[in-house]
Amino acid sequence: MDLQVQHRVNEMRASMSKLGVNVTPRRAKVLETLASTDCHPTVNEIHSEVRRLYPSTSLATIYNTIELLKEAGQVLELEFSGSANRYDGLRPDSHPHLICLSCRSVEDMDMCEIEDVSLDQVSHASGYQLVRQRTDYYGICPVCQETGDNSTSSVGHK
Amino acid sequence: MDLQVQHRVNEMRASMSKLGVNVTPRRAKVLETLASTDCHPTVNEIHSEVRRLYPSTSLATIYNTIELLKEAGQVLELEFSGSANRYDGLRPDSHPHLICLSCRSVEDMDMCEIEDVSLDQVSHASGYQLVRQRTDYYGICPVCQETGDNSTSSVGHK
DNA sequence: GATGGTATTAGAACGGTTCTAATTTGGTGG
DNA sequence: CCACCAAATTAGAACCGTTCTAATACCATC
Repeated sequence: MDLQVQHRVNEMRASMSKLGVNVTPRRAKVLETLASTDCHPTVNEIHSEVRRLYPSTSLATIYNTIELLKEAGQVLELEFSGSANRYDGLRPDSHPHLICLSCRSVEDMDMCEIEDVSLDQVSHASGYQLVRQRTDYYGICPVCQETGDNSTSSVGHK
Repeated sequence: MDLQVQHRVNEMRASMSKLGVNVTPRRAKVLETLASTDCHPTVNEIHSEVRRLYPSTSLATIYNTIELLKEAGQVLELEFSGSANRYDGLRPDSHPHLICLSCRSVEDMDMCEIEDVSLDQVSHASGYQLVRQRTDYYGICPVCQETGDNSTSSVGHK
């Protein structure tokens, strides 16, 4: 396993242990899967991956593990009403994403030249006690632009 | 009906007519409901409202009308995976929202002192052809702070 | 009054998520 | 080494919002 992945898995393990939950082999495999990709996998994708090692694993175990990870603040949940939620275990903090309306890919948006509005600013201006934010940009990714595959039949999205 | 509401309804009507769909009484009532509130109603809430006037109205009609409004670009759909989607018919353009984790209210965030990152900027920096963005701030609203009702049992949200 | 196209209805189907009850696993004390 | 208990896991049912489908109602036009 890649060193960086290893390191991130250890962070997640530690955080879960601190909560008093023990990290069973199946759960460990969930962590590893999340730490091994920046593709923001769905529960089904994680399930498939875990099944390669433990074929009897049920979906409930994945949901359960993710719930624990959320409680530990170690995974970012990206909810979608029209399709399965996606999970970011590499960067559990709020950060913006780019979403392709054609191929449905979800990518981190890391552009140093773009400064995000800070939670504190908005908290102060609105009176809300804010804990999290979510920003998504919807459009056609460079790959789909090339292939002319901007079949945005559903510009309305979903 | 309030003049502003009337005006907004007329805009929506015009936009639908331009698409070639006719605005039946039930559909008109959906438009009016959307134009009459800034509370971002759910399909069920719109359904209840329309039923007060046309008791036999089915859910499908609401979904159908909203689909047409989306095609006409006259409503903003706020998707939630854990609960029903909400709709903003007053301001169909992308704009940020404040979401209370306690009472689940959804409010427009209009703070002139806060400047949103522009789609063009991000398009240019990312290579995506962007058409829309979504920004939500999650926290506890002022009312729930007062009542101490910050029952964020689900800090993980959902 | 008949015809045809659109609108509408009720309910089935669907898909992702959550719940439930039964079973398995693994560690601890006897 | 075994009995016991708590936690983990499983399979499948239940749930809920949304979408689909087939039948019916409506309405303009002829």
